Amino acid sequence: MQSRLTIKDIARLSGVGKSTVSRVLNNESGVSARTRERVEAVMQQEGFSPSRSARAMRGQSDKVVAIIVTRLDSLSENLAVQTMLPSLYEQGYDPIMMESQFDPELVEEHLGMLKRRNIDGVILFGFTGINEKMLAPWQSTLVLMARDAKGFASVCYDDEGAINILMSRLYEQGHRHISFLGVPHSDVTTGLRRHEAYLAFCKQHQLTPNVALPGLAMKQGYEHVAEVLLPETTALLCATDTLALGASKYLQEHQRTTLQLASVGNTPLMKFLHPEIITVDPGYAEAGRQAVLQLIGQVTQARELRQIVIPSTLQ
Amino acid sequence: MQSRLTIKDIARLSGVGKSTVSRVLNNESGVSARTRERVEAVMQQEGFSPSRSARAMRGQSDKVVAIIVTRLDSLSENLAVQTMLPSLYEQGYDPIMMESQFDPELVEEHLGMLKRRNIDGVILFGFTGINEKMLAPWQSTLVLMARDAKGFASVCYDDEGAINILMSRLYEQGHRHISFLGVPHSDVTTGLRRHEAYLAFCKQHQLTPNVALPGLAMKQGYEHVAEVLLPETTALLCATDTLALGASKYLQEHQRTTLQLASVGNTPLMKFLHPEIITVDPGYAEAGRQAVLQLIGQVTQARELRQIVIPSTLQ
DNA sequence: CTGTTAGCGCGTTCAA
DNA sequence: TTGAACGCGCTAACAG
Repeated sequence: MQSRLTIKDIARLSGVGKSTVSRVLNNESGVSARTRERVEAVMQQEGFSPSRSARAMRGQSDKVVAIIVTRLDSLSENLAVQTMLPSLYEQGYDPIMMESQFDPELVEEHLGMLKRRNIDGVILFGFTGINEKMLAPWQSTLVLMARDAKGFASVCYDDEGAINILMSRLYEQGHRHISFLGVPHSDVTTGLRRHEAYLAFCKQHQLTPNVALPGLAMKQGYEHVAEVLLPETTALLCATDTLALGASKYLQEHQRTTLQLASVGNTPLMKFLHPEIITVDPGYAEAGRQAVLQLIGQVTQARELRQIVIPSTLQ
Repeated sequence: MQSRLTIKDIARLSGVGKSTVSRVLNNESGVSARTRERVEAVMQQEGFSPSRSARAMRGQSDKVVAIIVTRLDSLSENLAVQTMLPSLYEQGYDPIMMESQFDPELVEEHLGMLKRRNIDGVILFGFTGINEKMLAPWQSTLVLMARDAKGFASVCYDDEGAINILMSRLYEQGHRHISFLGVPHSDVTTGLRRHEAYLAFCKQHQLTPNVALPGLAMKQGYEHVAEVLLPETTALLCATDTLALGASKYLQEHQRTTLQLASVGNTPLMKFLHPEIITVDPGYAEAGRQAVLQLIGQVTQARELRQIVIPSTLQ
């Protein structure tokens, strides 16, 4: 295990001074083309890569960001994270992952660790209960996912658009009794906004709304879908994939398979288990990309804190 | 954004020298109780935490490990990772996550990055196609999950035990025509070992084996389960949860719901969607814990490269 | 037991 | 355009 080479070695090998090597490394101006080439050749040949810790100590950033998901097995968040990782690697950032488990205290704990470690930025998947006060120290280095908050950069899904697309589709198909299975209003985006969009559509098209808002869990979909199944109901709109999965199980068990289901969230599991369900893709992949772009922009060029909304697309 | 304090500041504030502070920090002996207390008090009060980058540069490790999963949405791997993360945090390690997508080249790429970053260790979820040669440089700092290889530390599931438990249970229930849905032998653990365990049980109990080995994907379970459904078949054993999910879908669609299913892998999704399926828990949670223990032991105390097998438990 | 000194690998002056 | 010197925060070797 020979210790790795340093810029000093590269300097010696290419017959220049350390600082010249440093300049080449950072693409700084003020180095003749010939010198630069020579140094770069040596670096290439020796497979040199500068010590991260040394650079970090020198006041630069250590190029580490944290991604705090609610749960590692969240289908939707996974899709977003899946595009975040490659984007981050490309830019030379190391992503460290944490799980909040929908627990604000855990988030606080994690943020504590992160502050002590002098991390560059955080991508946080929002959920009901996160306290904006505790996020305050991260205002300029945080991107909030699936939720927006004043003074914070965020990447949200187009809740209203997604619901409208689905409702329009169902309406076009002739459905006039469309029930809604959603999430309580304490969840502003998935809960309140999607519910309101549903209500608005109903009003506009003179449909009678029929709603239950049990929660986010599959089990809750399963247990509460019956409440919105009237005899005349011909279609059911679910606020999330997970909820739809739960509802589907109930419907299968109770032979209500003629009901047309629709849901927000276009996860592979859903596509496999229930291809007959109409879905919109809230743009998870694009959301992941945008979040990274935004975060890197913020921490490297003090870019403004944008609140990005990803458009939904019918599948 | 005031710059954080350093041991120098702490030294000044508590009226001692830098190295004394350093000693206190590292719990080194040779510091009087009084001095230690005083220094610790100041640290506490000032909320001091040492710079990771500086320590890392000073030759220690930077306390970063990588977890390379095959896919972020792997149900089973998630369960293991879920216990790894807290264990790692407890020990002060930062876990950075990567996805191999079952692609050996991606693993190689990732390992390249990790080597350049001077990472402490790697936990790699194995799969068919990983080349042991490319793992060679990591021999002492790698823990392989779900697969074993000569000269490497590993944490494996008890494939044979899991199958035996399930087969015994089915046999006890009176089933005498048990089919098997599994994975090709190119996958040594999930494929070969589980298949062989099934065959051995059949031989021992004079059952006629009936096998298909389509692969790991849900879709493959769905498409190939018909091949092992003979008229006399009363039970079906699946090598994995995912496969069982695919098979279930087919069985439901074809009204073969009297068939008793059993599978290795006790994931929440499975438990919810199909509680009627008999499962064994291969010990994913425990595997995660053991992997971290093993890895930390290896990198901090040069512990031997153990090949750990986690026992399965009937659910 | 404790303080002083000397680097670790790198970026950043400041002369040359 | 370049190199020498200095310091980042910390640990280690050496004095006291």
